[in-house]
Amino acid sequence: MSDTPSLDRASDADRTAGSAAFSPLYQQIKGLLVQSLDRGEWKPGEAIPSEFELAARFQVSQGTVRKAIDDLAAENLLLRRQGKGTFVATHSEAKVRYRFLRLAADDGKPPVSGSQILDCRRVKAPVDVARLLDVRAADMVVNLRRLLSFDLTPTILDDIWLPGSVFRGLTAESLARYRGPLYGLFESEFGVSMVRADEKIKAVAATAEQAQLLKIKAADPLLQVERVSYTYGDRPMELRRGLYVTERFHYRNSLN
Amino acid sequence: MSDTPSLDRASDADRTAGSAAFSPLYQQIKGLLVQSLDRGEWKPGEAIPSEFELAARFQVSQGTVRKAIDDLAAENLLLRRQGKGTFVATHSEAKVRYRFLRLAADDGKPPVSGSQILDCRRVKAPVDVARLLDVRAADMVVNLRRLLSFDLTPTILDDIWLPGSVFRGLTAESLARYRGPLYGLFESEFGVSMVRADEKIKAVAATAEQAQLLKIKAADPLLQVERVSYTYGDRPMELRRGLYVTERFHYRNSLN
DNA sequence: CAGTGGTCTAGACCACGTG
DNA sequence: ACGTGGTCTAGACCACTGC
Repeated sequence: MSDTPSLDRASDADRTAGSAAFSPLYQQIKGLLVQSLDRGEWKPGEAIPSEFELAARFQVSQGTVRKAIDDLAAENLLLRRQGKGTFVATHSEAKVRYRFLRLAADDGKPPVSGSQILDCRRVKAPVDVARLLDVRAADMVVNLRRLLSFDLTPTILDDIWLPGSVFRGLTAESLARYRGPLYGLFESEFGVSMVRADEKIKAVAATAEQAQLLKIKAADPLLQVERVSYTYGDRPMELRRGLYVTERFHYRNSLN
Repeated sequence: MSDTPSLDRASDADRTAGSAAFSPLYQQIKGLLVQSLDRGEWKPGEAIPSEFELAARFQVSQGTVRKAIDDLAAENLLLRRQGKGTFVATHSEAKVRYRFLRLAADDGKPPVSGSQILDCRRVKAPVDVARLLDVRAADMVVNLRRLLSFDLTPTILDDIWLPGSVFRGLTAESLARYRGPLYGLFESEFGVSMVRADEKIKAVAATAEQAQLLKIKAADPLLQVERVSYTYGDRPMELRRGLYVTERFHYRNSLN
C-alpha cells in the first residue's frame, strides 16, 4: 500500500539530454492520483490525504503535490475546501449535477422533476453504439429508455446505452426504486464516476412515437442531444441520446 | 505610466483582523492586468511585459505575478508561449475562433464558409435588447443581420445587436469589405475583445421568411441560439440571435 | 548566448473549520 | 490549539526561442 510508486524522476543528465519519456513530476503525480481515484482508493465524497501526506508518500515537495491537485481541481475531479481538506467530486453535489444537466427553465425557476423508466434491456451492441463506447460489436450493452418530466410536463426522452460488463445487475426495478440523478447511482452502485462528456446537438422534428410520449404534436421541433460520457482516464462509459422539449426550457451553455 | 499602482497590500495586522476589502495580492494584480488590457495598453496578438518586469512594476514577487497570469491564461485572456512570452489572446487565432464557433460538420470536414450581409441599421434599443446589453432603452444600437453559408449551403441566419456608442462607423459597406470573423473586426476596428459568452439554445420551427432565406421548408426544425458576449470586466457587448440549419451540421459542446 | 516561461523546492504566514 | 488548504516569497535549474 504505502510502498513508493515509481516516478520517472529524471536525473539532471536525463533532463538535459531531453529523454523522450520525460514529463514533469507534478503530471506524474497527477496520473498516480487519477489511478488511485480509478481503483477506488478514495470514494466520491471522501477526503483524500493532506498535501503533506501525499508529498511524503510520493517523495516530492508539498508544492509539487499542490500543483497536481490544482490541475485535478480545475478539471473537477477533486474539490478543495479550505480548512477541511480535498475531496473526491461526486454527482450528489448540486454543483456537479448542474454541469451535466443543462436544461433550465426560461423563467429561471428550478423545476420539480420526475423520472419514468420505459424500458431496460440487455442487447448486443449496435455497431454505432459499440464504436462510441469503445466495445466490441459482439459485447452486451444495457439499453435504458426513460422519460423525464419537469413540473409534471414530459420534457426529456432519453435513450441510454451502457457497457454491459460494467453495469451488471442494472434492472428496471432497481432503477425504479432509486431516487436522484442516474450518475449518483452509477457512482454508488457500480463505482463509475462520470467526469467529462462530449455532446452533439441538433434540431429535429418529432416522430409520431416520440410526439406521443412527450405529449406534443408530430413534427414539432425537438432538441436532440447525443452525449458520450467519460470516466477517469477518458474511458467512455455511457452513450445517451436525448430529445428535449424546449417550449418552456432552454439548453444553457457558457463559452469560455 | 510606470508609476506604482496602489495595491491594497494589507499589513499583517489588517489581514489578521480580517478587513472586509481584503483580497489576495495576485487577484489585485489580475485586476490591474485586466484594466491594462481593457484600456488597450497591450493590443490583441502583442506580448505583455515579462513576469519579472511586471513583478518590478507592481512591487511583488515574480511568483505572485505568475499566479495572476496563470489565472488569466486559464480564462483565455492571455496565451503563454514558452521561450517567447505571454500574449494577448486574439480572435485571429483558430483556437480562439473555435471556442465561439460551435457548429461543426457531421462528417468532420472543415467547411468553406461565406458571409452575406442582409441589413445593417441603427435603431433605438428594443427593451429586451437594452436589458441584455445593459444600455438604456433610449440608447441607439446597431442591428446587423447576415446569412452565413457553409460549403455554399445557407446555414446560419444571424440577428446581431451592438451598443451604438461603441460601434460607431460600422456600416454594411465596411462589413462587406471585411474578410474573416466578425470578432476579429471588432478587435481591430473598435478595440473590443470578446472574452466570454453565455448561450441559450432551443429547437424552433422555421417561419416562412426564415425558411426562404435559409432555403429550407417552412416549419423545418432550426437550432435557435441566443448569445450574449462579454468583453473585459464582464461587460456585455453583443447580443446575437442565430438560427442554425442542423441537417448536416451539429453544435458541439464539452461538459467539463 | 541571453531572455522567456516552466518546474521544483523550501519556508513563512494567513484564513478557515473543528475541536 | 491544531490541522487543513491559501497566499507570498526566494532561489535554483530546465526547456524553448531567437539572435
